Amino acid sequence: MVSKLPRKETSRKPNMREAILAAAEELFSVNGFNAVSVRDIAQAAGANPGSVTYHFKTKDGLLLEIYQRHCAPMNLRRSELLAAAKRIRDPQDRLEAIVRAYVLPAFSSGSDLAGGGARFTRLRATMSAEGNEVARRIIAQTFDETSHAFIDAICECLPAVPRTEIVWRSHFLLGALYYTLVTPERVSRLSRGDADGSDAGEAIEHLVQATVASFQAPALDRPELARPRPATPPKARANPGPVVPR
Amino acid sequence: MVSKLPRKETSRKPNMREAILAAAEELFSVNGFNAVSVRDIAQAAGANPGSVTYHFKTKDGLLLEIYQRHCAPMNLRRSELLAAAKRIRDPQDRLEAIVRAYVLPAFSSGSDLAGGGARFTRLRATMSAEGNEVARRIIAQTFDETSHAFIDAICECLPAVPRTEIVWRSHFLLGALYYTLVTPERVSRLSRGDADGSDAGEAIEHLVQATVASFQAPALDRPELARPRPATPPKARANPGPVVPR
DNA sequence: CATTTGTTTGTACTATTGTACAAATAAGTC
DNA sequence: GACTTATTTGTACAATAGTACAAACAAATG
Repeated sequence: MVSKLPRKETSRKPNMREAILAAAEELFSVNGFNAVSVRDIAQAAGANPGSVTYHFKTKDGLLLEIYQRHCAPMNLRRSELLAAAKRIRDPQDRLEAIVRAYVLPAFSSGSDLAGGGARFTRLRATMSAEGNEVARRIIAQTFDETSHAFIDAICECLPAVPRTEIVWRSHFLLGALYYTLVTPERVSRLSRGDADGSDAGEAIEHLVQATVASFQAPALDRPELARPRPATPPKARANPGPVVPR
Repeated sequence: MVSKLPRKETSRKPNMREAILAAAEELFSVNGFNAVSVRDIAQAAGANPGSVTYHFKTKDGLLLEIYQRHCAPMNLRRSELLAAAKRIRDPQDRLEAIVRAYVLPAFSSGSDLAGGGARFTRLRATMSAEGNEVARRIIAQTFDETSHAFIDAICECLPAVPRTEIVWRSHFLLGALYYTLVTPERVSRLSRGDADGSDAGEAIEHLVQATVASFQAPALDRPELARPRPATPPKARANPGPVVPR
């Protein structure tokens, strides 16, 4: 990654810039952007506050750099996996492979290696919830393209399901993914110890299985699929309960 | 809306306390806890900064009050809907009604009325992502009980699916729910306008349908269901791709 | 060696933060 | 009316925020 090869791999200069990035990534992903001060980051990285300013100019610049560091490699990884998945003949198997290709890089825990990684995904989740402006811009730019590619690939597996439906369901997938990375301990708690929310392997398998099933469900049989919707509220089959709010 | 009927419907004293709560709820849910200052809240509520301190003592106290204002009514509403759903005979229909009972109060948009409401749910999502300590304490206390009730009810509909599996899938449901409230515009964007992520009715229907399908999926057919897992990686049926990370 | 370049340190500045508190005002009670 | 209580205002304070910048230091090149 670093352009010019370092003269000797001395331990005395462990690349402060990298340490700051790693510390910031960790702190941001756990506490959010605003709760973490530049001084917190510097301390966690064993650096001087001024050093952060030197390398990244501003706090926003630091966040930006974290994104730019991860986005390209992660999307590349996803594309590779997606391409491999698309080569599978059987639509059923292909669908599962596609979902796996989407989920896997998001969970991979390469410390700071190019595969994306759970920490970065968690950071994205947190920034998304905080409504971070820097993050919002980058996400729409960088991820929508990949998202569309996955949606298209899934659509091909499920010709009966309209694209809009796939969009919704893959949106749910991303939400589930994010939330699992943000609050893994909740799974452990609610399962009374039978599951470990922090176990990436476990989470991936359950998530893939559940998501594939949701994708394969028949589309909403409401005649008003698209935007203009009639006044009749969607009638739940056997639920006499209250009507949709608003 | 205002609880105690005001002496005369003068516009001069519109219950400042309530206005502050509403403003804080809105601001927190959109920007997170840390990005919003007490002064921001006061200004949005048309109040004086000191007034916030007077009513809620601290900023944490304000957040606490928001939770306490909503938790009880919302869980009550959920319990009612759950009880009604459980009376449905057919397991298939019952499952859908249960899921709907879980989802509906979270989306209801009663301005600040007792039904819970999308704004409060969004706030919970944001606090959860930020790792807010005040929120974390209340959530584990207040919501786990309801969550267990729902999980149990779902288990009864699906005797073939182990409880752990249900826990995972309902966790995914909550994540999807949260994310849809946090980033509704993403759905609109990715669907190229065919769907409206901010339309609660639309979101609920898609979410319920997808979730019910995911619940009905057969459990992972891995012999190592519980915690101790052997070394053999879970073999995806047709995916020759990379093994589970870490 | 001297010089240049890149990095780290220390400190300082201004803005904003949460909170405290006294004074002012409104509301309610007798 | 006078008196008490509740609320709102205005201002102040200490702490912390992000950032700027000069000095110190390190490394490499000539």
